Amino acid sequence: MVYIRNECKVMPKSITRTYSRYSRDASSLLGGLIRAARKERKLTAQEVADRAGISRGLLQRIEKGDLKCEIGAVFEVATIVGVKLFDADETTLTRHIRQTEDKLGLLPKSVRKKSKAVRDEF
Amino acid sequence: MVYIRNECKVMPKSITRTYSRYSRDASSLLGGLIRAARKERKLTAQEVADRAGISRGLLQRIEKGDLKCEIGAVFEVATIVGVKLFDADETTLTRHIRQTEDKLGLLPKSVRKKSKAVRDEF
DNA sequence: TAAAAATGATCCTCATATAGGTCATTAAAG
DNA sequence: CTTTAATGACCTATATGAGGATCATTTTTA
Repeated sequence: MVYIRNECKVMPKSITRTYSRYSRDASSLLGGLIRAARKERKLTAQEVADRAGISRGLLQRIEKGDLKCEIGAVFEVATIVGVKLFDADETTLTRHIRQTEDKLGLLPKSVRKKSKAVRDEF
Repeated sequence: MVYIRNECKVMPKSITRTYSRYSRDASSLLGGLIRAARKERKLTAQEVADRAGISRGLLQRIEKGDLKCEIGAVFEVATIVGVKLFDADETTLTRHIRQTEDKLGLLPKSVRKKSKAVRDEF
């Protein structure tokens, strides 16, 4: 990369990322789920946003399925409105995990078992 | 960092976001799943990163469950290595959707339909 | 109905996540 | 073993996501 002085310094590259259909559908689906759950519980966008520690604008984007949101924010919101991706009692994704876990036997320790070590921060 | 020049006007606020245990576990779990799937398919980190159009560094963070990654990147990677969150044939999350959908009747059109729900308990 | 609240959309600024590089360490070939 | 590839960890510059206005609609409720 060259950076001449004078002469147009930085032509913005504008990295336009592309997403697969699958990702777009998944995100759109999740957003819809969240929105539906929020409505069901009669929570205003502002309320949820506050509780999640995010702005109302971001919540809007999340509910719209915008793929450019940090996953942490999405997970937080999902949790707050009650949309569970993983669940203690074998819901949704957890099933997938069991399968893969048994098959490969390598999962991040942070979610491995529970056994000793209370480790209940938070 | 010092910020001289008259009382420094813009002391960076450094918004440190906090995440619930649930979100952290979910993310860590998903990351582990992705990593396991990648290994299983014998794909190098660089390969997957290239295919997803992201950097190797970002892939590392994703596999580590870093909550500050855009959800689009995570979904792309998940798709590439074969970890399906939602699936055409009623897997995982889709079940949740059916339930909520029937109950509320408001879902994004892009994912609506698919004929009658099979709902065959995975 | 009128008033108040919630929402959707847009703009601007700042904080920061990402790309891309380096380097040390580990694993895989040869 | 030696060589090569893959990984993990770190750093910096910059492209961009997020916060925080504002305003027009739409929805609620009084």
